[in-house]
Amino acid sequence: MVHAETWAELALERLRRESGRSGTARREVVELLGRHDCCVSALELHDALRARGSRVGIASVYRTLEGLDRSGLVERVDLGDGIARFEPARGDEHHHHHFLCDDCGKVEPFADPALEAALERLAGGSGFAVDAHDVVLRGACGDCRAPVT
Amino acid sequence: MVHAETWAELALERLRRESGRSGTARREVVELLGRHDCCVSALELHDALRARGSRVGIASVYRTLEGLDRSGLVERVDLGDGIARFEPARGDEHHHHHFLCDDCGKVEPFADPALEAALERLAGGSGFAVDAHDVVLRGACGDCRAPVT
DNA sequence: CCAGCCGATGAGAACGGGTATCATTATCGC
DNA sequence: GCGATAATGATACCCGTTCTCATCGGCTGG
Repeated sequence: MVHAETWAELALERLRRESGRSGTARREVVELLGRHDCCVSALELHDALRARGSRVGIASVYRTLEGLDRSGLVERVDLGDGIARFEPARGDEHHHHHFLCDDCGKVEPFADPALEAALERLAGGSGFAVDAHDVVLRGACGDCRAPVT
Repeated sequence: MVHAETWAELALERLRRESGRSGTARREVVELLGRHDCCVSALELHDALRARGSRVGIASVYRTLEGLDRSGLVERVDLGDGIARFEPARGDEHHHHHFLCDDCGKVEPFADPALEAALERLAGGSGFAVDAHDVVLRGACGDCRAPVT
């Protein structure tokens, strides 16, 4: 990239270009989300912002996330618990999937070239135009699998 | 298997053993679900049963599905649209994942040994005790990818 | 076969994440 | 600054799922 811009700066500029306006809520949400590597829920973002004194409404959080999603700036992650999570889309080199601990709810990212290759081949050989894929592994994490002595 | 029992018969017997009772609603739900190869939602099951004159309540549908899930008799499938779907767990030879068309909502099952192998290896090499995995491919199906001339 | 116990059931209320509405606020071009 | 208009925040609403509770009905001891 020519400019050493952060994801947050890129995202804000992109959103701004689409409507011609900017706003405080949007900026706060994007900047906070930009500090995350892995998925966060809308409520977590909202709570964190309110906790630091922001007055953003939950609606603005969702609106911002929707806009980012429309522009492909975030990945929408569904871990199967009915809560939508989001993470900055930083490109292939950061592409990853998630492990979810059924016991403590911990989320752990992982990446695997062989898995991606298999998915790639699958997408190519199918009759579909695949443009996204989700993989979620579920089980017990290191802490939770330990014998409860 | 020694007895040529259907999945529905096995499931009903298992549920019965756990509580010592049986009931009409449960039987209707299990028998209908047993006729499906791929995922169905609770509402779809409920609607189908009511349409044929059954008086089952939606709560019984959910209760039955929860019991089946606890016993590992169904797979819970999450396609990311906020609706929980279920399909009979018939063992490894029927194991599959899903393609979801973003346009028309069509769901298509698929199976791929290489994908399973990659997931298997991943699960083994991680610090987690993985006991389930979900894979969802999203995009446009054959019908929807056609050029809109 | 009958009575009674207790799990199963169904109706509807409650819950919760996500969306829609709307009056107000704040940004941008002038 | 001024006006047009997008952005914002509070809140009502939607809908899938869960909870509650009075009732029903299958099972067991007699």
